[in-house]
Amino acid sequence: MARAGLTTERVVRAGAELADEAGFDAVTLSALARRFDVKVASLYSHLKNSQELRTRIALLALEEMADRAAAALAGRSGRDALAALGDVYRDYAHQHPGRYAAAQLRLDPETAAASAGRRHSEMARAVLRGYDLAEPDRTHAVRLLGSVFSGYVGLELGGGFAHSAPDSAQSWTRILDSLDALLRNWPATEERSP
Amino acid sequence: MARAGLTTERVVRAGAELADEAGFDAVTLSALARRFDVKVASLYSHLKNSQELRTRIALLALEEMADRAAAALAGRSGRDALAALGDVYRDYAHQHPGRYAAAQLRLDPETAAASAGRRHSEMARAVLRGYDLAEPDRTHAVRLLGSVFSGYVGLELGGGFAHSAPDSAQSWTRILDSLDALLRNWPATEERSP
DNA sequence: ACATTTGCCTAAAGGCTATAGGCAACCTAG
DNA sequence: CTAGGTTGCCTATAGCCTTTAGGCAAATGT
Repeated sequence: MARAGLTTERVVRAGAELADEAGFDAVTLSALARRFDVKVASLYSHLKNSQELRTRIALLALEEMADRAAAALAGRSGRDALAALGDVYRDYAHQHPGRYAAAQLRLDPETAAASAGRRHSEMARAVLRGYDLAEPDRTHAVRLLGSVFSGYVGLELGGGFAHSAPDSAQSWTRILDSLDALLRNWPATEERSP
Repeated sequence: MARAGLTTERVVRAGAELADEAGFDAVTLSALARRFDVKVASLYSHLKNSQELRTRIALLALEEMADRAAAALAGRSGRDALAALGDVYRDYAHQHPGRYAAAQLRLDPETAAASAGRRHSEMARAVLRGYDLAEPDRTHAVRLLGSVFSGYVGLELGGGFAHSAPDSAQSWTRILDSLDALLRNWPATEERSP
């Protein structure tokens, strides 16, 4: 009987494709076995269980996004860098919704530590080098950027802005503008409304 | 044989409790049937299918959050109102993580239209009455608030800020400060870095 | 060529969803 | 208070997904 030539790598990659085509929830070992025309049990030679498949897709997505982000940030600073980083996440989510959904999985601490997660926060910090922020505000700002990017993309993908004016792309641009303005003019502690 | 006294209402409420205790993914008709000491098939008299259960938990969460938000906004404006609204979402997510997760479900358009979703955007708009924003910037700002709130809470719940300084609560406060400052000083279109 | 490893198989069990059909508990009328 | 109808929960069944155990054959290397 001819062998299918499965490897963990190939299975994970097919899982990522399936996620983008049919949604992350449709990523099952059964569906993947059908795709490779193989019996389900065979996949267990390459993956511990279905959880490992999901986790590996998440790690793949995090790596891919980090690679894109690193490329996008090269040679940019200030608002350009900010927009480039935001666009990386937003574009990736539109192009690979299933992978992006995978990347939102909660990873256990050691897996997270070994993931590209660190690279992502390093890149947000790199963007902030173009602004004048000292610790701990720099960290607060990193968290703000992460929140806005993941929040906006999540709502947009969830259809939150779908059927109302103005266009989501316009809000995105304006929000990047406003974040740029905020970072250039970061409030000192205790500055509040009168 | 004594009857269990099931109703759609009670089943959904139990589902919400189960979600908070065991995670939204653990909300299955099987688990709920065990909780009521009833056979699974019996639940189908009260729910069309398991999707309806999940959707109803999401709608319940959206209502509860909207009710809390309405109460929190009464008599507040400016930064107070902004922080009150943000705290509603953040506190609710900490107190009811399963329900909050349910509220992130993508609802089909008609269900979404009948949900408390509209109330939420109305309340964000109400907060913005304390700031000087005209359309379309008001809508952009509503979307920004939604993004920051849902993004921050999502990352925090996902453990993103768990094991690093500074404390997540401090970042939250500073981020509310910075949003307040941004809204008070919303950039005119085309204002960008030199 | 033979022995070993490896890849994919069959078989089987357990869990969740879903549908169909039945009986008994409850409600309502007369 | 009992006859009838309705409703609530039941059993039975089937399909799909995950996971483990154990077996045969294809690939590998000596």
